[in-house]
Order: sequence, then structure tokens, then C-alpha cells
Amino acid sequence: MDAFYASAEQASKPSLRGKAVVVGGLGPRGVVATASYEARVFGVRSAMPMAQARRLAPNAAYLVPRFGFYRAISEQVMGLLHSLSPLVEPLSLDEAFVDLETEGAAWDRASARLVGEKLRADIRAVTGLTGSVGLAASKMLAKIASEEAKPDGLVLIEPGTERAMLGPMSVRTLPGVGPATGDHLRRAGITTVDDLAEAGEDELVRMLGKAHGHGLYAMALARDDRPVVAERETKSVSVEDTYDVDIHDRVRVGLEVQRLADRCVRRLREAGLSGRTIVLKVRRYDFSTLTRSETLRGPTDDPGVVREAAGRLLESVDTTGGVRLLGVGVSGLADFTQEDLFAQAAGAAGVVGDGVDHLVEEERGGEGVDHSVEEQQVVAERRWPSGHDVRHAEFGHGWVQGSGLGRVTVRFETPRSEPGRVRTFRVDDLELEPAEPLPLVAGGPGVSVDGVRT
DNA sequence: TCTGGGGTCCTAGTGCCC
DNA sequence: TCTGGGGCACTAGGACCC
Repeated sequence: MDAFYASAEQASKPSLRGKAVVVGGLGPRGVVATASYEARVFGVRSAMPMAQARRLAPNAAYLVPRFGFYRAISEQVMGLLHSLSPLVEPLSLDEAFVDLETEGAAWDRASARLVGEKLRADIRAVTGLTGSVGLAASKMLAKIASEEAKPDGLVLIEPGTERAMLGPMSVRTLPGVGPATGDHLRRAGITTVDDLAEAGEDELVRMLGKAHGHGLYAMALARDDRPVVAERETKSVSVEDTYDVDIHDRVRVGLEVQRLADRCVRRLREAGLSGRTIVLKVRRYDFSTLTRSETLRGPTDDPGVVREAAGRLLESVDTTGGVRLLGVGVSGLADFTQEDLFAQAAGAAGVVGDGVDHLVEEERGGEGVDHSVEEQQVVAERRWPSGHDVRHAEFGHGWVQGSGLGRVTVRFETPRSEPGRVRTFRVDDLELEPAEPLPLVAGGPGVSVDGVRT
């Protein structure tokens, strides 16, 4: 999908079509998740700090991501892919490999092109969004082709032309070559795929290690026989939070770790999993990152056990100077099998989602009645996040354009209306309430944040 | 400029067992 | 009995991807 989150927001909000839209974290330490093509003109890119994006494109619309909404659209698209072949390997919400050969969906260049064009038309009809298709003989080449095809295109790499096409490209084009490997190679005078092939396998293994060296050399020769894998098992589950301001108070750090442990267990249970290895992640004030892990005798999904382990791990970490991020994860996963799980949950000192959350909230908000202007703004943004849908008793469906200082500004429009008007309300206006996103396509399936089609 | 969140995979060191 | 080495599990960190 092309600039997926931003395109979904533009489809949902007529007044943003053709405008610069940036989706990402809006806090002081937020980064850009996706920028619309209009925003990219100003130099805004994924993973860029939000503050920098705002300097580059001060007039863009800045929205927080709505993953439930994107997930629902993603499920529609994945459904279309599954109608082509049972072998669909999702890479993320907006990208997947499809093996068109196994079940005979395509057998040559012409049939593959037809399938690809029909898929693009179907995606457009079902979701109202554009997607790009890369067709090639391997996953690596299909991925490169789809990048070349963006936005809203289709690229087929003709068999036999792969090496000639790849040769002059930057090493950074190859999947798995990021900033660090790119720099490493550049220092050795290797900048293109041709340079990689000339360097030879032994040299690449010496420079980058066995797995990476062999893999890169094969890719440089356009060799990639990795199959499309339909079912991938989850290997770990984790949650993490970056704090707007570094936390110095050791007690508060401990409370946050417990809160994260609870959230992690909740996710683990939702997935029907348990795990043996508990991982604590700490990013300190200077951005250095530490992980500490502990492997238990058997898998658990008991919040008390995970909390305790995370707490023990925290004891071995020096947090003086402050921490900007904390995370808790569980790996070494097993299918959940313990029969007495629910008994354990009921008997645990604090059931998941209970107790600790409230404690932390009180710590934050219980310091008196004089809330600063910034605090009021934070509270308003929490209740009315930018970009989220709302419904007003009198004015109908709209979305939050911004909030703060006790006010929330709403633009009243729907995916199929003309660009709408803006009105401002008090944040505690009883006629205003959060709403589900509306379907993007007339007559198409509706979309709710739970991913249920309506 | 100042760096999110949720993942995967790889490497290297260490300790233990056979 | 001592030593070496392979294999494995565990731990920590780093790179990468979307």
C-alpha cells in the first residue's frame, strides 16, 4: 500500500486530500510513522523526529495513528490476496508476499501482469486506496520491484534481466542493508550491487559475518530461493514506552516496569501464549540501551510472575541520570497449555489490568487541583486525539482537528462528503462523543476499530 | 535533528555437559 | 585423571524492517 497510514487518513477525511499529512507520535519525542506524498515534497520522511517534520512542513496536518482502523483495511486487502493464492506472507499491515505459481494463479509474464493489475483495481474498489505491485521470480526482487512501482504502479522484472538491473543500484536497495551495513561497505569502497558481487563471497563474510555475508553475496547475484511462508509463529511479545520527560525517580521507574509487565501479559494472553524468558529493556538519558533477561523453569502468563521477574531484572540496572524508555517483553513462547491458568489469575496479587494502572495514574494526577496549561492540553489530547472520529448530537460525524486549553476543534465531514466546516467545543461538551471510523467506500464493508466488518 | 513501537535475526561470550 | 572440543542453552547487544 502506498503511504498507507497517511492515505487511509486522506481517504477518511476529504479536507486532507491533496494536502501534506503526517502520521506519528505527537509528543515531544514522537517520530513520523508515515508521511503523505505531498508531505514528502517538503523532505518529511518516515522515522524522522516529529519536531524536525514540523519545521519542514509547518502547515501539514499532524495526526496520531489509528491502528485499529488501518488493521481493518489491511484485513480487507489480505482477503483479496488470499483469493489469489493460499501462500500469502504478510510482512506488516500494508505489505505481503504472494506466491502466484503454486496454485496456478499465474504461469507466465502476461498472466502475472493481468493478476497484478486486477489486484490493484480490486484494492482500489474495496478500500478506496492505491496499492503497488512488484512481480518477479523471488521475494527479494518482488520487493525491489514494488518499491520501484510506488506510488500506484506495477513493475515486472523480466526473467534474465535481474543482474543487469540490480548491478548499478545502491547496496542500500537490498533488503537487510541499513545505515550501519551501508556505512561499513562504503568505507570498503563498496557502494553498488556490482561492487558487492566483485568483492566476492569470502570478503563479504570476513566483513559482515557468516550469515549476512553469504546472504548479501547471493542477493548481489540475484539469487534468492526463500519460499513464501504463509504461517509464521510469533517469537516474542513486548511493550515499551518512551516518556516525554526522563524519569529519575527510582520508585516511579519500578512502578512503570510493573505497569508494562501487566500490559505485556495482557497481550500475551490475548494471543493465547505463555513464555519462559522475561526481558527488561532500559534506554537511558543518553540513548544507550540495555537489556536484561531471565529464563524461568517453565512458560508463564502469570502477571505476578512476570512483574516479579521484571522487578528483579531492574535491580541490576543503574538508572541514575534518568531513563527515557522502559520496555518489558516475553520470548521463548509456548502455546498456552496450563489448565489452571484462570485459577492463577484470580489468585494473583493483582489481576492483569488492575491495581497498578490506577496507582500510577494517581501518582501522576494527584498533585493538587492547579493543573498547568500544559497539563490541561495533555488531558485534552488524551481524550480527543488528533485525527480520531467523533460524533456530535447536532452536527453529526467529524474528526478531531486539534485540542488544548479546554477546547477541542472538530471538522465535520465523512469519507464521502465534501470537505466540511470546523467548529470548536469545550472538551467536556456532553453532546460530543468518540465515534467509530466510517466505511471509505460506498456500499463497501464498514470498518470498525475492532476490525469487525459491519 | 535528536531519534517510536513492535517485531525478527544474527553474533559473540560464557558456562555446562558429555 | 586430566584435557580438549563439540554442542547446547542462556545472555547481551546490534542491525534491520515497517
